[in-house]
Amino acid sequence: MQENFEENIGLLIHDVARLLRVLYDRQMASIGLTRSQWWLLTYLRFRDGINQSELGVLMDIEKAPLSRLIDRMELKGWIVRKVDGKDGRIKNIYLSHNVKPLIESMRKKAAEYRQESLSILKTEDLKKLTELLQTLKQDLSSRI
Amino acid sequence: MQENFEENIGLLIHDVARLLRVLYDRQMASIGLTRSQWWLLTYLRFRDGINQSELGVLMDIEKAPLSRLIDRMELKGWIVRKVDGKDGRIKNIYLSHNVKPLIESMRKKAAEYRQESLSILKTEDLKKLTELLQTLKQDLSSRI
DNA sequence: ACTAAATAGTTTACTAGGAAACTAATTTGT
DNA sequence: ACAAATTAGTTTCCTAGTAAACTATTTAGT
Repeated sequence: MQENFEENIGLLIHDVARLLRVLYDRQMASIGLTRSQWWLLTYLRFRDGINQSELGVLMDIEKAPLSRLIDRMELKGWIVRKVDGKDGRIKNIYLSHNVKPLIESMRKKAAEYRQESLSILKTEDLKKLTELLQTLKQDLSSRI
Repeated sequence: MQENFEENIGLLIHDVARLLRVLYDRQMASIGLTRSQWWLLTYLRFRDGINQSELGVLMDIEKAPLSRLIDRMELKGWIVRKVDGKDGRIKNIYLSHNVKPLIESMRKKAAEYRQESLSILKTEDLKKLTELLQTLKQDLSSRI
């Protein structure tokens, strides 16, 4: 397993991302949410009434899976689609009032998650890591 | 979008991992492979004849999706399942001889990918990043 | 004003991951 | 030796991501 396996940073990032994701999923599962659901609710909390296209850009997922995600969440009664008054093609997405308590427990869980997942790193290391990842992200974004 | 959005390292890692993945997928797609296929072939290159359970641990995926991945790759004639001589429950996975040229182009593409994706970081930064991620990975692994 | 092009969203087909129920083979305990 | 427990792999059901074809609506060009 020489050559790339241990030192390849792509694999390493992939692994760390996966581990963080698993911890994350576990927190969210404890309040009955999947990651995508959590993710969408988090955005809606800041951008209630956003339309699907904009949401897709923000969440960086294609309109197809987003449409299905919204289907499922609308079925659960957490959000509603409303056709835009001005442009009949556009559907705006709103939080239902009954989802508010869920969002509160979600915020608490997210805080727990951050605490749990990153406690090993010293503040300065965390800062450095953030810095390096931001550099990498910017460069990669420009290539995509 | 305050609070977590810009500075949350979990999201940042998630983003970087995604961007690397997209670049990666693009390289692999150019020779007709998906990421999982590439991934599995890479492991088989080092561990020809490994059984499915061990492969699942190595690749860190569940046996169910692995079983289906192997189905698809067996259909393409790239790999073969052979029931173990000693234990009839076990199936060992072997590379087919006709997949060898594919593996060669795969290696070339992987090298291109590493070059392309990480060129922005200085050697010392790359080293530091690797170090930090390894720390994080170890700690996270112990919690999972 | 009316046709053509663009846009928003949905549906479908494919790859893929996780969980649980299942089958077949092997080990363990008595 | 034989029933019970364990293990390896498969199948099925769900969530989810990408790509492409499709519908409905709006905008742009003439």
